[in-house]
Amino acid sequence: MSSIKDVSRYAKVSPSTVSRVLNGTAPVNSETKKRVLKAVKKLNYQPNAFARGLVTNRSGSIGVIINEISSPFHSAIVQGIETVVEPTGMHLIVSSGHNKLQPERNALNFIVQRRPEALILRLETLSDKEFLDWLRSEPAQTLPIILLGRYIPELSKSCVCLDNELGGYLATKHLIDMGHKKIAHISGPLSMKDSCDRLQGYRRCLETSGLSYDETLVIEAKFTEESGQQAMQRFFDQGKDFSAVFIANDQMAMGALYTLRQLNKRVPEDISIVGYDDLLFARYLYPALTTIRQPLAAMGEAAARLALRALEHKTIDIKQKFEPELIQRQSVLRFA
Amino acid sequence: MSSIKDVSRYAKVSPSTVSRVLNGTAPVNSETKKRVLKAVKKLNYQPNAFARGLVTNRSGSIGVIINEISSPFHSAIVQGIETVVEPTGMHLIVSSGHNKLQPERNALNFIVQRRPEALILRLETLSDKEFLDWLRSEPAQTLPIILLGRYIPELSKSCVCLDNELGGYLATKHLIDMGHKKIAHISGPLSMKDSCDRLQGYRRCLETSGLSYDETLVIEAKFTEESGQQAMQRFFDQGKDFSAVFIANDQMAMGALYTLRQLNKRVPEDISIVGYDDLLFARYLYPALTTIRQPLAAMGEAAARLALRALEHKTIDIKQKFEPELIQRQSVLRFA
DNA sequence: TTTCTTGATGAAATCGCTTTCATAAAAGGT
DNA sequence: ACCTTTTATGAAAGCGATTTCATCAAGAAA
Repeated sequence: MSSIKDVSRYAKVSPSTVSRVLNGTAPVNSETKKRVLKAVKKLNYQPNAFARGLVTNRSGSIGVIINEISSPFHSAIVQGIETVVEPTGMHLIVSSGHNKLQPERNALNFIVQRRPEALILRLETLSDKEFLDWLRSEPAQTLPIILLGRYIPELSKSCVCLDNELGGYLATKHLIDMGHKKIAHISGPLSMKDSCDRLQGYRRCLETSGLSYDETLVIEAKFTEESGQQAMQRFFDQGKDFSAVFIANDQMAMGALYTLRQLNKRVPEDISIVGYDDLLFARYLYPALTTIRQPLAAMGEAAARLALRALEHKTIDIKQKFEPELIQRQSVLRFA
Repeated sequence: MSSIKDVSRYAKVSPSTVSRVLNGTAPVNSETKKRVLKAVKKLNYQPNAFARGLVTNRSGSIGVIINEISSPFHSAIVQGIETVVEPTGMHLIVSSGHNKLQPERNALNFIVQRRPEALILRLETLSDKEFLDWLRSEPAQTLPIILLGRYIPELSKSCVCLDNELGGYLATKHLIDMGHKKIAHISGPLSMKDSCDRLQGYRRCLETSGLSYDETLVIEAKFTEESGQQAMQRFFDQGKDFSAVFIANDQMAMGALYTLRQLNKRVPEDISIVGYDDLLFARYLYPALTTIRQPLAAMGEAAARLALRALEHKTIDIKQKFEPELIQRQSVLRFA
């Protein structure tokens, strides 16, 4: 693969001049410039980003850590990030944490070695303490770091998040307002903060509404379609009695809907359902899913803007706190 | 951020020794080794991937170009690629072509500058000719390149694809076998080869079955949920008469299902539907979508394996031709 | 004792760029 | 005509790693 030296030889100039032409960092005689450009085209020269990054100390990349690119939840976030980062000519280097501690640590080291200019992290398993320790260490000190979906007081200026406890509360409140008294819950993995918060919101709402919290009406699942399917099945296997379920994400809700159909339970006539996230498919399900909306793309955009802002040392005000919002569709019916 | 020099100073050895410890490329006295490792930990040293890549000429990355990470179709592919690449310690650098010519070209240059060790490309808009020209030029000559979803005879050894014409045929055949005579089609953008092939398969099936091809029963849409919604609406606005529709991807089928529900048309009693792709959500729709399955993750895996194989100059035989398969669910009914 | 391995280490070159510094020619000012 | 800018360019240093080559001590072989 040709280097700047090849180009300079071909154009009969020095490498410095080639660099100047390509970067426009200094005036170059227009004849010379033409020769250089011709050589570049002729040799199909593509500058080596490594060499350039090494000397300029700018990698042109932003590191992103999420659990799994392939989940609709995370790809919505990444898409938001991408829409603001791409126009700047920078690129994303995304690594998957797989919701496991060691992979998450690895992803972090891995990304740091690529010398991103900023970091957008959606950490699930790393504890606040370990993360703060890491923050105090060398690499993190100089790097703008944005936290997605986690709030750490020490970093309040760089957290983008949404009140999941409130979201859980709103979901449950809606069901109670619609007359439901026996409300089950399918939660995500309780190792994840989001799950706990939503469960907590559910619980608080029950209790402040004078309904008792019944832990046998709560099943911990895994945020996947299949686990939602199984959880719902389990409720019926156990002969539980309930008229509504708050399900901690739309993917599980989709699975649960499927099980209910198998079981010949009508939604919302027999069972009302509220999901969480408002992923794209939610409105297309049957019945269209009533859910708590998280503006994932917007949150991704906010995180990216925050990161870019930090790079430019500017201080534009960017929304960091997002509110969960109830989206009413067809999966909830007033309980008679 | 600390460099190998800082570590070497701290451990009172030369940079060479630090490098040797970290890479295990030469025997190092165990006392010395301990000192170095302590320094590494103390300084939180992370080697600069740029510098390393520059000298070793190995970037540890594989370039991927797809249209849009956030689409469930593409993220299924990426996920397949990731599952085989990640365990090797390499990483993906994915860039979006956005299904537009210039962005696709840019993505290509952009990625080449990052010096990936192999390329996995799902090109939509770049013509065969332009692509082959590019292949003949410098950067491509030395780089293993895998083509996903496109077959170019000159590159037959590195194409992973699926016969979309056959897929279109199978979908239509199923509807005809079920007694349907008036079969509409919602296609993807006809600028995309996949769309053309599926349309072509649809057409061939009609004609070989003694049904005439009626172009007013074909609407070109955009492979998005919303465009599927609109296309279906248009059929009814135009008062078209048909008992079944073959829809060129599941996302549009999902949109179309929605429109049909709005219109109080029952699926499959009034209208039968066959989709394409068999994305995860297809089985969860109501009615569960009969569709043509593309094993996207497996194709991604195959592409990745092919790329890695090329890197190691090994010759394991890897499946490159995938077959479309009809998955029967609930969205098709025998036409009385 | 002398020579030959072997093991452990450091010095220095190198990868492909950018950037500073130096220099020479051309242009401008008096 | 002389000095000062300005413009255009090249030489060389340096980014942070790896790797080759050289060195040196210590133990083995003769």
